[in-house]
Amino acid sequence: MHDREFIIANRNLIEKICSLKKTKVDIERLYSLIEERRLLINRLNQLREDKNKLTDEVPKIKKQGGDIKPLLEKSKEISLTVGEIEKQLGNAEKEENTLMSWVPNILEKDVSTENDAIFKVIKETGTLNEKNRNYYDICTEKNYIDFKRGAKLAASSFPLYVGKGALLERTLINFMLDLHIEKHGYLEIFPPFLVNYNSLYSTGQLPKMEEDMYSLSKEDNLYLIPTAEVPVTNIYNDEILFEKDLPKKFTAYSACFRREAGSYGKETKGLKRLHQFNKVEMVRYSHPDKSDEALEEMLLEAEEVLRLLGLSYRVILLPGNDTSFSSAKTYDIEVWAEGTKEYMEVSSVSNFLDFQARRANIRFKNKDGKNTFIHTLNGSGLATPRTVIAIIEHYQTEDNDFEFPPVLRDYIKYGKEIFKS
RNA sequence: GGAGAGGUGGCCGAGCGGUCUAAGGCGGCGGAUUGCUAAUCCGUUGUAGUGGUUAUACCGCUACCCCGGGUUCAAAUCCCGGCCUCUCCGCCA
Repeated sequence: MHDREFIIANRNLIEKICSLKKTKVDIERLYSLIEERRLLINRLNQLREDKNKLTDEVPKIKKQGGDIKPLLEKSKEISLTVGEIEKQLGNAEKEENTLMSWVPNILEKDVSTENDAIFKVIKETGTLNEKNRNYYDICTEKNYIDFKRGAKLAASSFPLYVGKGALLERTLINFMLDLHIEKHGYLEIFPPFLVNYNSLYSTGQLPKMEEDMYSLSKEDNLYLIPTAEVPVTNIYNDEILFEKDLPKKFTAYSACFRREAGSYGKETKGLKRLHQFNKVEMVRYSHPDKSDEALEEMLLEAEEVLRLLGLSYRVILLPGNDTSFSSAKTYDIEVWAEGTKEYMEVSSVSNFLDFQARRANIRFKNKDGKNTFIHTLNGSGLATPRTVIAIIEHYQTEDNDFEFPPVLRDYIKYGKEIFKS
């Protein structure tokens, strides 16, 4: 969400960003509504002032024993007009809000605004080894992941992790959380996995991504979270912080639920695209002056997970046309999968500037005592499924099995042999 | 699920038809005092919109006491609906 003043003052920019991100917002209508609203408010303020003056006269005249009847009639008459204009204003504001809620965030200076731009490779590390076996064959043969029975229990793309597969998943989550908590100084959060409309609106998933959300029945009116970003970013929804409270750094594990509407047929086999998956997320509340450097820090923190796991990866900067609705700048981290022989996105690190904070109404008192919107950022650190793919393929063994990466071995509380059966 | 209590400014908390321009406290800010800190004293203190005007300064007006309706000339205050919190009971991992 943008400030109304900002929208008025930057019409070219707003039109540009809407067309770049292919957002269908009736800009013409939006600007005329903004003007209509202003005129209605002026009219309304004048009428209310008149009415208030009359109302103030009533007790005075009563005290003097005067006749208040004319006043009452006049006041009632104004009330009727006020009611009508309030209705008009309500309608105008409602429509204006709807249109505004569909305008995407602006982009940072170094993000390309060309219509046909593609990503820019920022960094490549490690070597792109290739191996014979891919994770899918290993996992299904050893029954580390039972895709068939997962589909029986729920639907396709709901994997059932079994034995060593389940342990790898759990171990990875613990390892990533501990890294962010102990080394990177994040506060651990275990959020609700269901959230209400407002939380999803605030982070920008709604109204745009409605069809990608799993939701409960109307009487519960809750949605399954597509990422821990949603509950965690909203922790201080509608609150005012002090400047000394910033930055705030949260990390959270959550299961993530996505309908992936419109992507049927694409990568439906295996772990690459799931309706339910696990992810450790980092979220920051930043001072507006510091969000740029916070983004770079978070990128390094997410990269560190892959470095410690001993995996090769690259970092790309997304072009504007591929940057999500709420984000002003996004880096993706892609891990190299040696058996599948391709790069796979395992993390997305974004700066939302004050776009989410405005929707969520999260502010802080700055040095001048003025309430100012914070900046929010988040980054996956990391999503497990594709990380698991890369681990299994990189650490595969001659006997069609895989070993745990060295950094995870301390996390294994049970003897290795328990997986042999 | 049943019964009861309650939702007021950054926070706590009083007010329960017109005098609310919301008491008091805490916190914040400014100042005095002061080796430093603490303590004390004095002053100050919300948000949004809209207009004067081009302006984050100043002034006016409007709205805002959980949200939405209603009663009334007039609502933080009365009535109805919703949401949320707390207490007790029931059920339950």
